[in-house]
Amino acid sequence: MRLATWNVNSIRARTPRLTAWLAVAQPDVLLLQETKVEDHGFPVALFAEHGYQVVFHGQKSYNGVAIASKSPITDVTLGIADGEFSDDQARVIAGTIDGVRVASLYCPNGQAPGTDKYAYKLAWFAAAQRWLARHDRALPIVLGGDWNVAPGDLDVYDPNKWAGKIMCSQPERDGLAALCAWGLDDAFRRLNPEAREYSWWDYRGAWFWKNEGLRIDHFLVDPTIAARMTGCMIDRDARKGQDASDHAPVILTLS
DNA sequence: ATGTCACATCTAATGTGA
Repeated sequence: MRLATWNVNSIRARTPRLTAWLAVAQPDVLLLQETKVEDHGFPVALFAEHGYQVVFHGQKSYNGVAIASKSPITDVTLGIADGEFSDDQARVIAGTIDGVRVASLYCPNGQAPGTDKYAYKLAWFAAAQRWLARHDRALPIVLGGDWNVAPGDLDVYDPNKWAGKIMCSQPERDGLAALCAWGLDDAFRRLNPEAREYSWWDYRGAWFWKNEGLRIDHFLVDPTIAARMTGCMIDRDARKGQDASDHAPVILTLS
């Protein structure tokens, strides 16, 4: 089973690139973030033409997540709401595929420490922890998505410049670590302990040309899935050229 | 270099989010 996660930064703007990539990469499962389209406008045919069924959870202008799969998707759920967190933004969709619980997540960006958006990001992480705690461990689980957090300094092109900044601040890293404390591992880092690779490069300032990026897109896997991992790579080529997303896909291969 | 994209809106240049 090969799974990919990709923040496409608008599925409508990315249609030509996404179509070309799908034809070549052919993952069994594709998790999408920032689709930026309401459900009635989601391009179902694009996926059907490549042999995928697709489930999606979108809203106008911002956010939006989806899961495309060659195998059937069952037990689809939307969001991470509970009594403490209303979750009115379309950031999470989950489904079961071939006996594996799979979720596509788009964590809030958080703008900057000290802002309302930053507080929302930390509250979202707390809600995500409670949501995960409700998951039945008997069902293997993979969480893939744009977490908007670089877990460690190896995931940042200039750690000193970014110390304490958004996506690198300690409370955000603690939020991601607390989620993983349930029993999840960062697939890429587990398989590539020394690799300095990034998954996102800001459009501004030719970051990609200079390879100034952050690794913020992650697959988090439980022990059952971790035991099946044979590879995890970042498809940097998908970030090259015209009309690319600012994120590259991450691909996880399971035996 | 607050340098680029994508979306939305009183369809044209501006605000917003990233």
